[in-house]
Amino acid sequence: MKKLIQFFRSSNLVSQEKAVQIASQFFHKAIFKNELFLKERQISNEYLFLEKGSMRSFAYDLKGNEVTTGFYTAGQVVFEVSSFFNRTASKENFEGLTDCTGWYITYEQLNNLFHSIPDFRDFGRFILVKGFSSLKVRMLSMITETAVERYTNLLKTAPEIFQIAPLKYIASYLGITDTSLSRIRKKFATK
Amino acid sequence: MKKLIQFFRSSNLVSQEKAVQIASQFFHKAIFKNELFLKERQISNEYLFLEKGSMRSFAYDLKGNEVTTGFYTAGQVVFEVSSFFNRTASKENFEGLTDCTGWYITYEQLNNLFHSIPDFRDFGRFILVKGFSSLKVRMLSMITETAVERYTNLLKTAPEIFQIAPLKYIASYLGITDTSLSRIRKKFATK
DNA sequence: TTTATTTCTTGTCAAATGACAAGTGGAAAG
DNA sequence: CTTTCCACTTGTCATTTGACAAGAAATAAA
Repeated sequence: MKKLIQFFRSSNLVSQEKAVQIASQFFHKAIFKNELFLKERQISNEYLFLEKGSMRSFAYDLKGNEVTTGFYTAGQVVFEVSSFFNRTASKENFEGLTDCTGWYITYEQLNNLFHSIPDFRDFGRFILVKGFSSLKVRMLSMITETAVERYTNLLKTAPEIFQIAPLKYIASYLGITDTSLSRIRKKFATK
Repeated sequence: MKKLIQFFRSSNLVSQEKAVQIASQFFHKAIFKNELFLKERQISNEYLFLEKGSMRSFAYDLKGNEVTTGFYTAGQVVFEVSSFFNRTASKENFEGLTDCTGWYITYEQLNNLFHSIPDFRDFGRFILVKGFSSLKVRMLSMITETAVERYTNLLKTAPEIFQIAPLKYIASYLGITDTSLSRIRKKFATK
């Protein structure tokens, strides 16, 4: 609960008092390793603050290959934006990469909070915008950087992922095959 | 003005009456071909509904090469999400690809409207979420599809871009060089 | 332990793409 | 009209990456 309150405080948009009030609406939850938190075709209905552990989201391309679309580590919010806010079927799956714990509220509750607490509304927008910008950064990196550069960046910014995720998850996230990633990694080991 | 009102109505989140009220707060504006609507290092302060014409956004990579990050056609909203909402310097430039007209409000006005009209708040979120999901789709396409597939998709979904944008803009948007795009295009002409 | 399964590595070859350079055509500027 | 500039094309060659297959190593299941 402490971490959840801290999370709301971190942006400076929500007072201590309000943060406590908001946090009290959240439910605690465990997600086990390999457990699906959200299945495709379902509606994302839980706005989850990840307290401990790591998760990933993935989708399938036209040939049926799995593609990892995102990694989530402790302190981040986990939900499928479009499905959650538009109440439409999710095209992505979300699962635990490790055993996880977190705090969640439902779509309805979240909207009630947004409605009654203007500061929390700003916080919600802040989170949405943050997710949007990181995706823009990732997109630009996909266009302008080589696979090797994207690999080293991820290694710097999210080294914990490399401890827990199999190589093929990381490879598809970076937009390359696991074979290529294995070779990139080898080059690095010799340097 | 009509198109602006229609735009608010299109989502079904805002009543006709409210749409008219909201639209009355917008200012009309012209952006000429090659004119910068937003320069990098500035704060994006205009939330612009593009009524006529097309625009693009672009940034520079580490080697100083220009990269087109987005195309915008009539009926879309144009602003830099992160800069606008976080009041931080934009890393992107926005310019007219053709002569354009549009309607805008400032950050402050937009927030006032969000504050006073809950339905418009929902509309604002709807727009944000829409932009987010299209970027997710584009990201997935960048990972799973070949350059040829991305080219044909863009040709289908935004053919007007090909009439007005030089090939190098489209190439960097697709994540390839203009040389490669020229060759891809050639292959198509023969088919 | 033994077996099965998954993960990762490595080899070979083909295809896609980039880097660089030269050349064409058209539009704009002088 | 001539010159300059820009957009685009084309050629050559090197590099990256993918596809496919085989095998090693680690992990899970029997």
